[in-house]
Formats: sequence, structure tokens, C-alpha cells
Amino acid sequence: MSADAAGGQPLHERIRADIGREILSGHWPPGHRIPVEHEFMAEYGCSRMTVNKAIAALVSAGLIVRRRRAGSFVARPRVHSAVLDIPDLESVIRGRGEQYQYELLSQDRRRVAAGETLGAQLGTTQKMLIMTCRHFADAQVFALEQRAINLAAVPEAGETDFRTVAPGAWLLRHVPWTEAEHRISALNVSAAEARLLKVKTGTACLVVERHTWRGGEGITHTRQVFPASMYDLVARFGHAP
Amino acid sequence: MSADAAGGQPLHERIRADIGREILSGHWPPGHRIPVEHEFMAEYGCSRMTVNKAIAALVSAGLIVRRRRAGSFVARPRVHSAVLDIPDLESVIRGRGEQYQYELLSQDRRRVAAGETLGAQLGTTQKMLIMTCRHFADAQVFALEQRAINLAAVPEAGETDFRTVAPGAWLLRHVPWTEAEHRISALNVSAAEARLLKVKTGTACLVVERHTWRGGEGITHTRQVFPASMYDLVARFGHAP
DNA sequence: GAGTGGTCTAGACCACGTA
DNA sequence: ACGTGGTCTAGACCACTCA
Repeated sequence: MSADAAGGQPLHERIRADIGREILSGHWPPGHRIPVEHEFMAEYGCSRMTVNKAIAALVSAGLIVRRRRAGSFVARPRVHSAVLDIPDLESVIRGRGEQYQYELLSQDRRRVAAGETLGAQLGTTQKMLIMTCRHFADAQVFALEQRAINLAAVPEAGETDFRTVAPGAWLLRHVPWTEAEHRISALNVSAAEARLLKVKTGTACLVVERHTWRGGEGITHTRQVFPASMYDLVARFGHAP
Repeated sequence: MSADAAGGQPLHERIRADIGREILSGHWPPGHRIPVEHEFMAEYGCSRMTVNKAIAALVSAGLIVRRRRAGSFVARPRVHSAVLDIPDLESVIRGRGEQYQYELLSQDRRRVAAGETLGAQLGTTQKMLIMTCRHFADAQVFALEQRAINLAAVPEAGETDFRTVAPGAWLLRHVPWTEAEHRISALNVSAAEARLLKVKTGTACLVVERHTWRGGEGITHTRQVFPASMYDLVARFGHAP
């Protein structure tokens, strides 16, 4: 009986994938209590250790949080992994003890042609919500952000007033779990961007581009420009065992 | 019997820590074959599942590689985690199909005062090997690098000729396993650095500072400056489960 | 108090790859 | 061929914490 009833992969692997799919599809949202181990034992006809191994892997991947007596729950999305910490900008700024302010500069709704920079890899010609906004730390411009949200994947975004809530913060609360790719580069800002950032033309800026998916479906793309003096990214490795 | 014979932590956790310590201390170097599961069972007086759980955690942390019939081996250090890929520059450049060239600009050996930028966090007043070097992609300067190596931790570095081999590449092959912290920022280059990079003063550059430890002991510190046009960092998240 | 997860056992069979 | 790891079982006791 050991290995595979169907498929060619270990059973604990299959259980892990099944649960992971429920979470990444959004079917089990953050905070959702998943079935207890005995239910999985019955469903898959296996021992508790096997179920435990599957769930333990999801815990170490950060998708699940377990609490004794209470049960196992879909984790609230940490902010894109513990290694490269790119949390929403409001918490960064407040964490420094500065005052956070947010401003929506423009908003548009249109189909994005395949190949266009914003929205590339989000699928061909999706209906997108396009925004430009600024984040302030005290009186200074902390970041300029261009954002595209795939309305097919996140229709609720269409009815949201992004004049009062930043799209990044809103997405963190409304889109359960994501995969992401970051591209980090440096840039001498153009005159137009310099004006919006309230810095001199040519000032070095850190640029973070992020593509985000959920279960393979494009969710959002963002490009954030930080004046060099405002922000350093920090990444750590080596969970000392 | 269950929980802890001594300490207050699970046994598999203790085994994991013990093995991890052997590796991070360099006592078990990369490629070293660790004892088989039955030996650990005897040593700790526990069942095979418990040993297996400990080793499995080290595998998922990337410290150990297991091969059926052959045994379990200390992993050869990957290049600083799969998430933020900062391999040695030679492979980056060659991977692009460009010609790699390396040049040592200066070398010095001195005790670094605590608080000095290079060498901070490497311990107070360690004897350090300090270098400045350049990396070329074809005819362009790809990166300017300042490097400090803690000679107390890596004495072999003192007898190495860094005119022919880049310190980053050498360290990758000679220091078994490391923890690291990266700080990524942007910068308008000074006139002095611009000259070395063969770019105009004020050109935006990506700056990557990296501190590296092995088992808590500082190994090296490096600051690499990339002209904005030369290099983008890419980081991915979301091991789709 | 009762149900959850956390840990552990003492076995077992199997797949695989090296010797 | 044989020893390694890979997987799995059918139990067990315990700690914790929510109801």
C-alpha cells in the first residue's frame, strides 16, 4: 500500500498540493479553518502522521498557522516572505515614526494591450485598473507608484475608492495569497518623475517592480520609485538551524 | 519519555540543532557524509522517524542533500538562497554571453577599528584583508567592489593571490556555509567612483552591501556598486505548493 | 473537560542507486 | 545485492487552550 494510490507521487505530497490549491485559489481565504487531521485521515484513508507531514510542510511554507485546541488556519499573508521584506509602505513609514499620507494622482480603466509594460505577463488584453499615486513620509515624497490591477482576477477592486486607501494596502487585505517576482534597479529620475517626487532631475532612485500572481493568474503589477535617500531594501538569509 | 530528556525542546529539534552546528562551524565541511539514521537513533536513543524529521528539516533548509543508498551529505553552498539570486559576478556575466574580466585595484591588510563602515559587525578590531576591485563585462565596468575579509575566520585568504581570482568567487569555494544580510540601495555616484566605473558623475547606481557570517562569526563584508544600466536584481517568491 | 495539535514509537515495505 | 533513504502505519501520551 505504501506509495501511491494514483499518480506516482507520495500521498503526503498529494495532500499538501490539494490543500495548497484550495488556499491559492482563494477558495479557503485567510483565517479559514481547515479540516482537522482526523478528517483528512478519513478522506485520504491514511494515518495521522501522513496528514501531519503534509500540513507541517504548509506551515513551514507559511501558508498555514496551527493553534492547539483551536485548529489549523489559512495564514494571513505575511508581506511577501520573511526574506525580502517589502511590506506595504504605510507600515514602513509608521514604523519609522513618521507620518504617513497617501495621494491618488490618476486612475484609469482600460484594456491593456499585450506587450505594454504595465500589465505585461498579466495576460493578454485584460481589463485593468491603472493608477498612479504617491506615498508621503511627513512632508517628503517617499515613493511614486504606478499600479495595475487585473479586474478579471480582482473584480472587487472596481468598486473600491482608491482615493482613500492605497491599492497596495487594499490588495494585501483582499487578495489571500500570492506569488511574486521583484525586479530591483536604480534610475536617474526623469524631469517628470522628479517633479512628482519633489527631487531634482537626475536624482538616483531605487525602483522596485513587482509582478504578483495567485495560482498562476496575474493579479497586479506595480512599479515603485523611491528617492535614494528615502529607502533601503534589506534581505536576510540563513535561518540559523 | 516523549518530549524532552533535557532542555525543554523537542528531541528532533535538538538533533537538528546539533547537526546544524557541526555544519555551520565548518566541522562537517561541504560534501562530508553525515552518520546514517541508525547511528543517530543509537546516539539519541530514539526512533527513526524522529531522526528523519530532524534531517528532513535540514534538507528543506538546504544544508543537507540526501541520496539513496549513498547517504546524507553536507550540501555545497548554493549561492545565497534561491530567493534572492546574487551569484558571483563572473557567472552572471558569462551567463549573459559577455566576456568577464576582473581587476584588483588595491589590497591592504590592517586592523579595522570598530565603527568603521567596512568591517563593522565583523567583530571589534579584527585583522582584515581589505580590497578594491572591478568587474568587467566586455569592455564596460560592470561593478566596483570593496571587500573586507576577516582573516581570523578565513586565514587561508591571507595566502591567496587575489590578482587572479575575485574574492567573491574564492570565498564561495572556500567558506562552507554562510548567513547573510543584504542591503540594497540607490546612489548618485561620486566623481571618484564615477571615474572607476567609467560613467558620468551622478549616474544612478545600484548598491548592494552584504554582510556574511558563519555560525555567528563575521566572514566578510562587501559593497558592490553597479551602474544602473548594467544590472537588475531579481527576487522570486511563492514556491507553489 | 474535551478536542486540538505536538511529539514520539517500533515496527514495516519499497525504491533506488551505488558498489 | 544490499544498504540507504522514502514512505507509511496504528497506535500512544502529553500540552495546551478554548468552551
